[in-house]
Amino acid sequence: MFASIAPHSLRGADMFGHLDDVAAADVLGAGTVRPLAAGRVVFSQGDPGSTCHTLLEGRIKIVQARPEGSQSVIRFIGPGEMYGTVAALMGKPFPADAVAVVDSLEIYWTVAAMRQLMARYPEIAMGSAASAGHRLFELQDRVGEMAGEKVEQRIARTLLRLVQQAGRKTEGGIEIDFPITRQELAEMAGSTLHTVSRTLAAWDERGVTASARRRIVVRRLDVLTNLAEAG
Amino acid sequence: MFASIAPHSLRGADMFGHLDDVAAADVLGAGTVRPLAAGRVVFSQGDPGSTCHTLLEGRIKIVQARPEGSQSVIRFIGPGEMYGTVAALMGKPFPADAVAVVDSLEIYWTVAAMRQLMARYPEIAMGSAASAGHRLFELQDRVGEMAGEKVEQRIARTLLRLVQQAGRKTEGGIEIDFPITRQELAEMAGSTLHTVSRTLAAWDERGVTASARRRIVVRRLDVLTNLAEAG
DNA sequence: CGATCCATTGAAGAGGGTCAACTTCTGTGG
DNA sequence: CCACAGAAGTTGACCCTCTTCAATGGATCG
Repeated sequence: MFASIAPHSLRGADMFGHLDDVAAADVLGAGTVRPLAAGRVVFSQGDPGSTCHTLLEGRIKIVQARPEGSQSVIRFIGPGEMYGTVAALMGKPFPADAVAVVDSLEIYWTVAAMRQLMARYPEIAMGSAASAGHRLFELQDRVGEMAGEKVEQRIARTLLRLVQQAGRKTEGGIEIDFPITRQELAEMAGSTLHTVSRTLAAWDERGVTASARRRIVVRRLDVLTNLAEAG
Repeated sequence: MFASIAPHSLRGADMFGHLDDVAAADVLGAGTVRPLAAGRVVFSQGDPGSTCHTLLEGRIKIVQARPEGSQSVIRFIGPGEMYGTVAALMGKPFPADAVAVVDSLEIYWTVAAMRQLMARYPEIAMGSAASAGHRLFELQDRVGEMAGEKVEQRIARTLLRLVQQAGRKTEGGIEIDFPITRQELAEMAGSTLHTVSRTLAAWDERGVTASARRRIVVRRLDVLTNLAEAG
């Protein structure tokens, strides 16, 4: 069952998309596929980075905890995306926790195995370098945004980013295709769940969004984009 | 004169440190060395990323402008560091401006030339990947910090980061070895020059720092570290 | 059908941004 | 060498946006 699901999902991944059948089977065989129940911690901040992961199905969040107790959600991982890989390849401890937000399926490799795969199939190395590059750009933007913008603007941007990464068209608008709490949105935008709650309530009022428990639909992407750009 | 300075500086760079003399000369010959007067814009946000740069001497700041006019300093570049390279290799426009903060000396290559060099000397590719990885981690930390911490804490962290990147031991403490304004510090920490001015004044009072016009000396690294960690 | 998780809403207070006026320093040109 | 312009920094007062604190109300699940 996994054997039939996994190769398919692997093909969806940027780094594995160009591999032929034989290569894909090779890559798959070198790793371990495993299901992750919602809430399951895949790895923890500070753990030695000794494994490289790719999500096949579901959704994972990468969360950084601060000493005082507050935490921030660095990013959400969707199917086909790698995580933990940069730390592992650099021989560094994982800089954040990885937690499954819904029941998920992942494949992981030891660093050693991943190195061999990268040597054998350079497109994997290329692909993961490119994805790291994209993340670098995205983070750079976020730093700039968090520095200068007001809360509503930051929440709008965060939501837009989620739409792009996990938006699913429905009647009525674009829905974030996994359950997300006000708290998590706040931890991404650098605010509090209270302010996020109030902000979403106001947007719902104006018809920009339609939010419910752990669920957000963007109804007016144009208005939201506006909110993100002009505070 | 440049010919004598540049190879030496190149050796200081992480990516070029392991090259032998012949290779270093090759790398050097493939690029162009040029001086940059203070204030000179090396490349601008939005320019097609068609060149890879390495700083040989001086200091460069990478600045991202927001549409409304505010801007944030993403990072400062010191001798031996590459910049513009990730964008160039990915064929993307530069995501920020690069501006010389003091008279500087750089070497740059066309992307094509850099690709050839990387193919010929894989350690250059390795080194630049490693440096991108470090930046990824640093930015991740910064996002987490900016999300949860108070202004004084963020300013302390920013200063600590500068100490690490550009600290020079002097009698009396560790000095940031290039001129930096309150404004720039504010643009890094995500605050205003007013608040930074007040904060530094308070720290000077307490003997934690000794600041003057465009000049900051950290006298009590331990206290500053404390301020950064416990708000 | 409790227990827990998630969300809402109100009220209060402060941190720090904004506005404004003034000072000091640097360097340039007459 | 002095004067002046511009850049950098200081400081006070105000006020607004968010966080913080607190209490309550619905969902969801075992």
